[in-house]
Amino acid sequence: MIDAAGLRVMKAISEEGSFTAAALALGYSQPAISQMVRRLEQRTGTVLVERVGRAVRLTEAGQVLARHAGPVLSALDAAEEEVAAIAGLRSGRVRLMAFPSSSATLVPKALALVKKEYPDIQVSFSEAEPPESLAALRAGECDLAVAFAYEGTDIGRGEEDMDLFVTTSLLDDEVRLAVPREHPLATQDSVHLDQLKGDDWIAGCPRCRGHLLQLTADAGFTPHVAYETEDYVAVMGLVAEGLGVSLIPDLILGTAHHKDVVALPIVPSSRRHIVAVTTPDLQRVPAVKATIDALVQSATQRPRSLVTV
Amino acid sequence: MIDAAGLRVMKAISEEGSFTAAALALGYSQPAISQMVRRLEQRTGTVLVERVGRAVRLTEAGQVLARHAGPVLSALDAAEEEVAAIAGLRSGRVRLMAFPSSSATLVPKALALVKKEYPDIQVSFSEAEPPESLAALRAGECDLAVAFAYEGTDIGRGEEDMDLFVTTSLLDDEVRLAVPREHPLATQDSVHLDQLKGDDWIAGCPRCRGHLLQLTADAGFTPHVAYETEDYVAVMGLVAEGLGVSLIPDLILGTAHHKDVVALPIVPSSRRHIVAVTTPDLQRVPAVKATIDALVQSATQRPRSLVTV
DNA sequence: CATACGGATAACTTCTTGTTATAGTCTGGC
DNA sequence: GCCAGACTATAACAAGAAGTTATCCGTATG
Repeated sequence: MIDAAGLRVMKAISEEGSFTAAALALGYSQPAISQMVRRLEQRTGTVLVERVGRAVRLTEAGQVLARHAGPVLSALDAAEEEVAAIAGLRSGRVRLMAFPSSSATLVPKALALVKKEYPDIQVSFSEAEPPESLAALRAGECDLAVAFAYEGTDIGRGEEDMDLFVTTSLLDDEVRLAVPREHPLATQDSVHLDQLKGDDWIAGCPRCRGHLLQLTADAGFTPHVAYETEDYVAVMGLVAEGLGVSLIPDLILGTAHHKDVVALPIVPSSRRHIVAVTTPDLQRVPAVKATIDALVQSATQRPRSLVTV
Repeated sequence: MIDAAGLRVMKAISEEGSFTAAALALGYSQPAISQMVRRLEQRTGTVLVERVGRAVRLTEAGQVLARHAGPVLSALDAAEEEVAAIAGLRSGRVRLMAFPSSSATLVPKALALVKKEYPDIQVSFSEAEPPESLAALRAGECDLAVAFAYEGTDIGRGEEDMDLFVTTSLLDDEVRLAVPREHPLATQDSVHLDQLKGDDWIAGCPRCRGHLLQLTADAGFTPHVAYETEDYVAVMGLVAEGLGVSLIPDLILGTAHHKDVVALPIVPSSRRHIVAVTTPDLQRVPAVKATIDALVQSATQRPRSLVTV
């Protein structure tokens, strides 16, 4: 019934002392104010201004409205400013989820970039494997996920409807074979997986394991999985001790490097595609967009792995 | 830019969880909500809701708006309620000014009536002679004046532009002649003023004195004014002691009666017209209107003076 | 007493805000 | 796996709100 515009007008009349001055102050024409007041008086069923001679004076009811105008208008302004801050990247929160091996360099670098560029954007971060992060994204518990897909497979394992999401390519991560320095193949430039059908294997997360089984199946054998761990540092340790070999993504070699482990390119090569995933709506949120941009930048600036091809 | 309606919609979406439910809650159609949100998003330049599957979820910016909605809307409601209270006579203030002799019975009775009928209406009251009360009315320092005019004269002494005001007749007050009980004319049913050209006179307020001079001039003489006082009790005392005679309005005889004073009708009779005066705008203010009504009622219910014709 | 200032009104335009009808899309049950 | 139900988006349209300009009228002021 009563709206903010009405209050603004009453306040202006109260402060300026005349319709004309109020109109000037608000950038309206004088009749606009006159009609506005009349409408308000009709709606409230009360006299709001006293027309005395050529001056106007607020009645008690009019004063009530003018008095309430301040708080209401400043609350509206506050809301507007808060939203504008979010729109203008002066504020905002991004809940990011990324799979573990991305959190070594890719994500921290991106977070640093965001913080440098937009100090007031809060990016919270938690680790999660792609299936979980996508579920969180779908459930509204996260705004942005860093996920990966092995070549030829879908990110969401096919179960998730990926058409709900939008993805931004970050980088292609080559999958290598980690062998101990003393391994017979360690000196080769590259290996075929069928050269390792007799070795013990170390498997990682469920999807990595799935990928391993896929590649070895393509190579014509089933690997003997001797150890399982999702911790790449542990994998490197196991490999270094000669307890097995493992597929290992190029990406983590920068941080989980081990002097007694050699990471060989495999033939045929296999890659995993690392992407930022979000929803079409959230991608238009400035803070989310800025974080994606930072991830892209972080991915392109990232030095290639220490063990280059 | 952002208005209360927008906030209300965002709040409803937040609470109801869907556009349709929000529309139902607010009594709108579903497309109305959909369009409202789109408009808000255009204006703020930000995504406010996340359309995920068949559900919607507020983004951070959307939550900001929904969060601000509560305070703003309740402040608006409070303003509306306050105005409604004034319109509905559950609240309100009337600043009343009345001339001294009216404050004896007419005004107190009216105030009591208002208080009984509308306990929450605050009627403040101060005494003032008509010229001052009308000036106060014009200056916005008072809402309602009880004034009087002698027959054949204007209320505002002619200087004031009475067309700015509206008047409501309260009662006709007959002007009598107060003489001591021992006065030679005290036993007559009525007197001509020229029978008193030799007496000493007591004059009251400036306007009363003007009236006295007018009446005596009409009767063909100039009175010898021996005393002046605006206090009718003093007038009665002076008359009772035989120090002079005085014109005295019927109205005050109810309170300032004196056993040694006789109030005689005069011929030709003279009356003063007692009216409630306010501005056209203020007359439409419920509390003012109620007070005027109470004054009218008080005037009609008032017992005629103790000394009836 | 004339002029300028301020408010009310009329007529008109435009924008906002709502409606209904309808299409598209996701979810969940059979 | 498909179909029904539920929800949102869009189009087309109607009504009303709100603003403009032009003009009139009253009042104060020199």
